[in-house]
Amino acid sequence: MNDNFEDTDEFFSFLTGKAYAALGRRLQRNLKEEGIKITSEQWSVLYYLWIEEGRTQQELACLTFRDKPSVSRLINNLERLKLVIRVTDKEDKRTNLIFLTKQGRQMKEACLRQAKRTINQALEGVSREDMIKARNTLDVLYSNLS
Amino acid sequence: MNDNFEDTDEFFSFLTGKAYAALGRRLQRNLKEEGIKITSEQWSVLYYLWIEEGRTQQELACLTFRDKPSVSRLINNLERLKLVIRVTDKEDKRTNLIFLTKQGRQMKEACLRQAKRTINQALEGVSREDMIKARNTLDVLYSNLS
DNA sequence: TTGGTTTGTTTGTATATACAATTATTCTAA
DNA sequence: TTAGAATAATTGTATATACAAACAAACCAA
Repeated sequence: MNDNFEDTDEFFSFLTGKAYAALGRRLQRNLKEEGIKITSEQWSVLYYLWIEEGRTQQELACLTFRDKPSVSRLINNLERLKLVIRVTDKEDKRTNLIFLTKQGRQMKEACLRQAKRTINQALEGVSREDMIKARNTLDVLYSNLS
Repeated sequence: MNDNFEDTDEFFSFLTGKAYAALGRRLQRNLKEEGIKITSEQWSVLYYLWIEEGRTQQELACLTFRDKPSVSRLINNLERLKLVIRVTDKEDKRTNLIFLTKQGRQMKEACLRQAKRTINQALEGVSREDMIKARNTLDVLYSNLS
């Protein structure tokens, strides 16, 4: 059992999610410096809307690896912040299409600039190769568990 | 800006925390199969208590990379589940020492067995070398942001 | 000794998340 | 055409988290 215990330790200290959490906090802090007060989770939803608007909540759930209730509530908050709006799809009334408001669109440049900055801060001393390798390892892990 | 956009994409899809989240969910599910109903977060606190009891909440916060309020509330929940108890330190009345209950101690073997199983499921097809490499990359990231 | 600072914990408030159950709409097959 | 299955979203409930502020005990320096 002792051996397993060591393995467990090794493994969990690697995958505590602390890097991810720290990154989210830093992004939020960097955005705040520009006067933009959104969470890193809200950022991730907006990110996919900046690439393309009019997505369904389902799509956003897939893209951001959240379940549907989580996205539903994220959209509630983004709507309250007047950054997005829900538009019922005329073809299928079950579906909401999510669009950016003018204000949501205007944030794009500043938000991406701060994301870039956050990434640069995070990756100091990490080679692109190492980053991609780590990414691939985590992807294998994820697909093993899905 | 387009270049940055691509980098952002590359980076965030790597660090969405999805692997971490999936691992937590799987651990919780595996524990449930043994009739143990605790969250993966509660697991992580118990884990350090199985190694050594009588830690302060501060210590537990450090070890599990949470802030103090988070640990305070985790301990509330673990106490409600009758898995741990707070004991005021006689030397320093500000400090709580956290001990396992009999029930909390008894869970150890089953919990570690399920953790091991979860790890094996997660790491299928990942070499030890790759895992350690990814771990190191994430550690650099974390220390860059702390 | 006392007043200010530090330290360990808790409380307030807001957000995010999972899982289960529900609602509303659409699809489909008899 | 219609009943049942499938699909998109929401609601209920519980947990976890961050950040800020509060509180109490301990420490420390004048």
